[in-house]
Amino acid sequence: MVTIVTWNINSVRLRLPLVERLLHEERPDVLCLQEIKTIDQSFPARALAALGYVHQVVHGQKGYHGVATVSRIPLRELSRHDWQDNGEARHVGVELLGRGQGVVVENVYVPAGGDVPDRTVNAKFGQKLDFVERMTRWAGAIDRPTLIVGDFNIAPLECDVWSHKQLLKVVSHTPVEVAALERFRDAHGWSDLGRAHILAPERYFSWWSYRSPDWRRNDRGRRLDHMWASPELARQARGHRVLEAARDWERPSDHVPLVTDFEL
DNA sequence: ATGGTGGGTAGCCCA
Repeated sequence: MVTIVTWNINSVRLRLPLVERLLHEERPDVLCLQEIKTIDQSFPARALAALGYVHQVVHGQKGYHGVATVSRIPLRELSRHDWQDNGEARHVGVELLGRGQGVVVENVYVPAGGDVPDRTVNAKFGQKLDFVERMTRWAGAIDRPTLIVGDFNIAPLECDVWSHKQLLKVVSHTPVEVAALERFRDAHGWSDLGRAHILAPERYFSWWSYRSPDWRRNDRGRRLDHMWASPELARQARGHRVLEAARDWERPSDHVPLVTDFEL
């Protein structure tokens, strides 16, 4: 079995103790982090290596964004795509070399897209749509067993948000974003592992805003984080969990980790 | 209709 986790950590340096706790408790083979918010040189490489995660690929950036994939399984970096062509660190792709040999793990941080869901008045929204479209074009040409994980900043289904009606015009749940994600899915028959295991219409959230008080009671969540597998790899997925409890850890990220086990 | 909180980092940007 190979266990893979994705987690938007919202500063890996500030929340290193939470990452260590996750690695102790879950012992995943591979951990994909987004929003590490640090340059490569300040990534806590030693601390994670001390827990056995000696294989590390870091694509950092000063202050913003940044992704990293750390692993107990040997891996090699394959690619760093810049789908906005603006230098932001939002993707890194690796190939597993030990167990699960040949499987590709793509770690993605889709732009949030700003506040107004209209590209004529909000350039960030257009950049988000363009990012997903270019990623879709790339994802349609993939010819190896591949897992694409990360913070997609899109909650496609009604049961992926706390109120479909109230969020229809809120960036992350607008019909134009949902349509873009559907085109991504259809480009290669990508399988939504989260929804393959937690079936609609069951509630499934991975993010609760810091601005909404009492996240557990009010539960104003959204499913922004995803794990998508190519068809052959999807058939090898055996279990999937959302670690909601991590939203209550001390000084939490606003996102929680997603875990999938694969029989590889 | 609005503002609410949090992180990085130096007067704001971004989520």
